[in-house]
Amino acid sequence: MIQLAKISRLAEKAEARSCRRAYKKDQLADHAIETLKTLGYAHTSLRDIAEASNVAVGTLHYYFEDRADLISYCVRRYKIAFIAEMNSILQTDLEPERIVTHFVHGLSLSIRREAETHRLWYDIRAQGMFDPAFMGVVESIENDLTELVAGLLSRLNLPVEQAGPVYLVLDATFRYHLQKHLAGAPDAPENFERQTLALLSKLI
Amino acid sequence: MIQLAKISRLAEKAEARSCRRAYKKDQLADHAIETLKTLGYAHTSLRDIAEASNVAVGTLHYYFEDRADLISYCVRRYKIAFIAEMNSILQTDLEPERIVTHFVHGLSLSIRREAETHRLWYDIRAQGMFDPAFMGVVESIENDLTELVAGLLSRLNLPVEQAGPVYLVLDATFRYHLQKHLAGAPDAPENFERQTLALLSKLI
DNA sequence: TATTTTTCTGGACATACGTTCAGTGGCAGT
DNA sequence: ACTGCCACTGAACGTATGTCCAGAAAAATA
Repeated sequence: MIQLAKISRLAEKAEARSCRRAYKKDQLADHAIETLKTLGYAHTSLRDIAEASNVAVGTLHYYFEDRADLISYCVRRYKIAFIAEMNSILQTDLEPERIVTHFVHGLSLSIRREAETHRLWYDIRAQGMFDPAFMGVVESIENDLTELVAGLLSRLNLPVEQAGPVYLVLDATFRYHLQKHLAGAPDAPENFERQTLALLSKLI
Repeated sequence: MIQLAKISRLAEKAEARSCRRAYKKDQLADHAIETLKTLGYAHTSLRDIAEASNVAVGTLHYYFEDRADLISYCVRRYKIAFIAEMNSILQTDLEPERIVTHFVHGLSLSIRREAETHRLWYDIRAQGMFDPAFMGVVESIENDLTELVAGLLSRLNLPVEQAGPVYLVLDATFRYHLQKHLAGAPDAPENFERQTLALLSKLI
């Protein structure tokens, strides 16, 4: 009995420790994202990230396997947060007609507000075509995004099988107008909304 | 009169020289593309390219401004060749119904045969979101691709204004199945054809 | 308080990078 | 034979890179 209590206390401590570790890891990842989203995959060094995080280079290797592991973790983290944010839009109980414009508007806002972060995704996704270390992350995130779209479709009482192609269409217009926005086009977000809604109305 | 002849002879020589120079430049670019398509933008150094071309590093700077100039030139070169190839498909005088399946089949073949080259495009396109040095190339190539699609639409007696969205749809499915193909999926090219034709039939 | 464990440091290592430039070889014109 | 131009070399420069590691600092445990 006493031993059981001891063991459970030890387990508790171990959990608390790994929790603190996870917290610090996420903190480092957030700083890394800040650096990655401004410099991109190719030009971000571990020293850049360490400087932004106010830690030594060695610390990064204490929390992450290597550069690829760190960057994979960052992309996964920010993208999961984005998907959660989008999913919360689907939770609002609007009539089906409004929900799609609301959803597309949410994407449009995200172009405006998080443009620099989103380009990191497209950077890593391209990287995944070369480096097997990123293939897994890319595939898993893209599956999550397709599931997000499936959630939108089921919210509209539409067949979920169309999620794949609809995701591709949303991704294409999103990427294109994100690019225009980053190039300085002021009307990119509104053009995105118009073009996307026009395309969706033909598809579904 | 004699002076005029001399001048024209000089001009002739100068032209021949700049022609040889352009030829050698393209030769270097072709070797560079070979390297870039296997290593990607981030991990291709000028020394890799020089080695593949059997020239010294300095030679590359003799023909190109800097790394960004060389890579821009490469992407533009290969993409223009690809667009010309696709345009030649549009020249065949098939009935409008066949031409679109023929076109999509051409894209599918290109996934199979030139997968490694195509991923370079997506790599540089992502890079263009960070580095202004690539924004111009990306925009110009993307305009050419939209024009290619406009050619397809006009071949089908369809309004050319739809070229923008149709390009985006083609690009999205092409990129997605190219990615699957590179990840080892054997049925990616045929899936690309099926999904793309299904999407196009709803759009046009 | 003493000891053990975890967290973090920052310098060392080997290698790689883009770019420059003095200099070499060859070829055309005179 | 001499000159001037062009194509090209490859060493050198300064800086940057990912990774490793002996050891310091801090925190947890006893």
